[in-house]
Amino acid sequence: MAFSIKISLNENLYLRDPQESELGKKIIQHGILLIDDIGFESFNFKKLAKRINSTEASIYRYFENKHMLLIYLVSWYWEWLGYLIEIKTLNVVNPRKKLEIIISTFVSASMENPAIEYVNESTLHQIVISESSKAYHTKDVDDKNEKGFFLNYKGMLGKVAKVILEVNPNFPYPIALASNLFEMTNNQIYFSEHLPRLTDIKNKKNKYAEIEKMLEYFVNKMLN
Amino acid sequence: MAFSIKISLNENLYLRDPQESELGKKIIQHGILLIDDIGFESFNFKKLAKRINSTEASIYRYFENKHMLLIYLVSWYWEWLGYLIEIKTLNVVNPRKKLEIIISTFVSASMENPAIEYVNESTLHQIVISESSKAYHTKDVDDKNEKGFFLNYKGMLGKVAKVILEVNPNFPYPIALASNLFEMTNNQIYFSEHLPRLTDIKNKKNKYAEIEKMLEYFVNKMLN
DNA sequence: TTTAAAATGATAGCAATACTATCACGGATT
DNA sequence: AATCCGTGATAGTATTGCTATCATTTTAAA
Repeated sequence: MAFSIKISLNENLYLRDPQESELGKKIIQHGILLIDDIGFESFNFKKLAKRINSTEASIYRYFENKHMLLIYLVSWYWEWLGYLIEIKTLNVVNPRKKLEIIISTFVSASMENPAIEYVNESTLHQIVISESSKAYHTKDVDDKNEKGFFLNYKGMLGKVAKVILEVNPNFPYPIALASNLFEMTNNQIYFSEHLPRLTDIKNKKNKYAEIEKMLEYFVNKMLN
Repeated sequence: MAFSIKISLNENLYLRDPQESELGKKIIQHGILLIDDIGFESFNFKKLAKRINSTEASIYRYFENKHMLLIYLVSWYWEWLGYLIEIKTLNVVNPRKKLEIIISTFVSASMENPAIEYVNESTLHQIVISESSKAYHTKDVDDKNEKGFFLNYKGMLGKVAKVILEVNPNFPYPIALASNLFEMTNNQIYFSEHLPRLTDIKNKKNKYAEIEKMLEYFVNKMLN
């Protein structure tokens, strides 16, 4: 059974809400698959249009350009993670346990959770790992930030920072630890896949479990 | 007085060695300034050519494309950092002190060190902060990695990992800590400048000192 | 059920980008 | 004096990143 939640995203992210139409959903669905397939640099709306039997012009009616689509997709992921963290920790009292859940969500949420039909979370996670830094490393960040494009990121990390403070109310850098935890997760996954000499995670097949273990080690050291 | 070292970089990074000619040095010098100025996305060889009163074709004789120039520049930075770490820790015996030096080098090397005339290290650091993730987040990482394009990164982090092990020989994730330390430094600088809600560093004017303090706090917690 | 409105498709076009090719020039090398 | 090398000048080409227009289909309202 699939969730029938609607992920709620800043409406400045799109020109027309893609969650409201068949074409929109196809853009999301195949946008994810195609970006993952050929990489964000070679991805463009013409290729996507061809893939979904539509036209470039139609896709431009939903998103200003491919960069906005990327921001939309990673925002979707951020929001979805925040939502998962919320429900998974809802009935947990022990804050350390909550933090374990968060780490495991960061590492492998995409593999164990029911999906919105048209979003392949696992592929989306791959995009977040490989491409999400491009969403905010751009000359007009400040502009985009003012328009609220990164609110989902901030919101999700805010929840994590709250739990960090529950574990240790005196910890002086809760947000930095939260953002670092998330970035580190994705970096270490990427490094272990592509640049193994930048990480200690060597075992390719147990990769995710090992990264989870490592992150727990880091966090526990930090918060003691 | 400027150093007269020559930063040694993998010769697959370029078509013609830019350190060997006036035009090459101009490409490096103004490449850095122009990328910083307009951002990597809008940067191109035509604009750079115009800026240095040369031609597109001439620049293409040095670098295959702008992406290769970016890899060259960040490799330059990585190598330069490694070199600085080396000489700054050479006569230091206490490994904790060494690690402090490394952190301070990560944060603010670019502000206190003599320069190779045609490289503005401070601007280059800004580029590393804003654009370096694009150097290795690309569909052909594995290819590029095989060609040795990221050896300077690995080499520099290797030195850091070694010091981490000197501080605590039982620490199980020295490379991950090293890479995370470097990435975190640049992320936190970027966040504090552009996305302040993703960090705890609020004080804009004392930013660098505060980030340094934070990183030391993190590392000390980690290695105890 | 008809009628209007909205969304999509089809096609065209245009300025900019990311190159590649060719040739001419000038300075250094032998 | 001949030649080689690096650079400049110019041109050209395929692709990208859009925008515009109009015809057609789908949807929703009257």
